Amino acid sequence: MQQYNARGVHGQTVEVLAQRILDGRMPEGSTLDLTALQSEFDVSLTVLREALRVLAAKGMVDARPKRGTFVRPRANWSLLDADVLRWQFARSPHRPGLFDDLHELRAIVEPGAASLAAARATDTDIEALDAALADMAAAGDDPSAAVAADLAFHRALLAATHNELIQRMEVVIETGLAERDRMVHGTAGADDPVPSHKAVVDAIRRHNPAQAARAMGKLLDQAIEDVARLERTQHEDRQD
Amino acid sequence: MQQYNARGVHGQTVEVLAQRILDGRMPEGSTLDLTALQSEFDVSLTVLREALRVLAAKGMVDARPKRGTFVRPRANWSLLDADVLRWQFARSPHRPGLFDDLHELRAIVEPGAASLAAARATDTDIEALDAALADMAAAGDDPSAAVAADLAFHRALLAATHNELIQRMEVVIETGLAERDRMVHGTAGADDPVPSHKAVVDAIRRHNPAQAARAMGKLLDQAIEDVARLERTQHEDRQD
DNA sequence: CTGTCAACATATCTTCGTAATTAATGAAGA
DNA sequence: TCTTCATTAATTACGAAGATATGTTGACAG
Repeated sequence: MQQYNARGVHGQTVEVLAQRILDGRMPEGSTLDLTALQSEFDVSLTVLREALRVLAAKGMVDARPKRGTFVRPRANWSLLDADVLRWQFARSPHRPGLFDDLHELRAIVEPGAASLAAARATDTDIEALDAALADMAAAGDDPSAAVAADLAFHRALLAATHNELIQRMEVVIETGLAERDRMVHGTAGADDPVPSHKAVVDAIRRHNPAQAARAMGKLLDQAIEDVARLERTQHEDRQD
Repeated sequence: MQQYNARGVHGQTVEVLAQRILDGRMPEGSTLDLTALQSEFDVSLTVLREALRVLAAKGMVDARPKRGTFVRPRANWSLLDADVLRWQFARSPHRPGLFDDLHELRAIVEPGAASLAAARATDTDIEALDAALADMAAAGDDPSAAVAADLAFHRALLAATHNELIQRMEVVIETGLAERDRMVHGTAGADDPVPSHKAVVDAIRRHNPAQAARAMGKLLDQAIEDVARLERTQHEDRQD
């Protein structure tokens, strides 16, 4: 999933800086003291520069002679970027509501994608969906296999739209799935996911866009309900 | 709109390299000859490195010792990134269907966003929408003012969802609007945009999500119809 | 004879310290 | 008050040295 596989000490530097900006420890508009950061991370200026260049590419910082390197307004950050999403969830206390935002976007995009897929899916596309469905059924109680199959399903669905931009919304879906997986981690009691997913595939197979969108909407409603129920349970646990 | 405001010779280097990759002149998996590029652009290795670091941050290239720097599979490119979208449209013969893909994504996201906005919009949000509507009416036949008002409208709509991730879909909408603007450039005969936009605002003011979504859908249908009609006209012109 | 594993050599990226360039600032002049 | 110009703080660029993953060779076991 991650895109920016920086090797060497670089990756850490980028991630630490990114998280400081994302969680507000380095507020918008604040200027970065390169010399201080250099000694803090014990790296050369070049390393720091390249780390900042990555963040600049994601709209998070800007550097100008005489003014210094500063954090850009939040409105310019590429929040839909795979790395930025991952960095936000990597630190434990991420922004409240971030998961909800993520899910709302999914709730808009995925039914629409299902509708398009129903109109355009080829036999190959439907085979991929069926395969993901089979994997999901075969996964049983193996959590990692279940997540992998779930991911494959949603990826196959996006691919069936034959729209390259919609396909790239997978970064949002992947992050959403990964985060949900982290939350439910090992907690049993989730419903069987196969029926709801199968309903989507059936609608696509019949090339019925409206039905596909509805089925996908239900699937997502169920998913968010699972998480909500889980959060209630955890909340009760915390009151021991 | 652009995020990566690289200064110096850097910006050109990044853009040229990006376009070569995006249009397929540097195919997926091909390795880049850094030495050749260095002499071609007449820049130092550091400059080239930082340019490639930007592309790496956008998932387009990767560098590994002993293997070299190579173009990553297209599936990893951040096609929803503002710069990547801009670079694609910057060169005249961009991928056929790119505009269509863009519009399909808008057709999915914006009605959903309008629906959410209808549920959540505050008085301030609605004032912003009204202001954009007023600007649109006042623009009259000034194309740049009309585009600015249109952009402000769609931005205000996304803001009214109070969902930060959905708001960042503005990069897609902005690019779509900018490209449409480039296409219609100076050609009159477009319908009055105010009524269709006003219908959306009215639905939001009444906090009627379904109606807002429908109105937004119609607005987008009309927009794509305008472009289609324009393309037919241009096609006829070309047959002189 | 064939397949597996480990140590080695090297091509390539990565990092360093220093020099050049840029643009915001304030003062001087018109 | 506006324009011009030197000042200077900060980024940007350079060429060489350093670090590292990869591919290769050889030996050993099956």
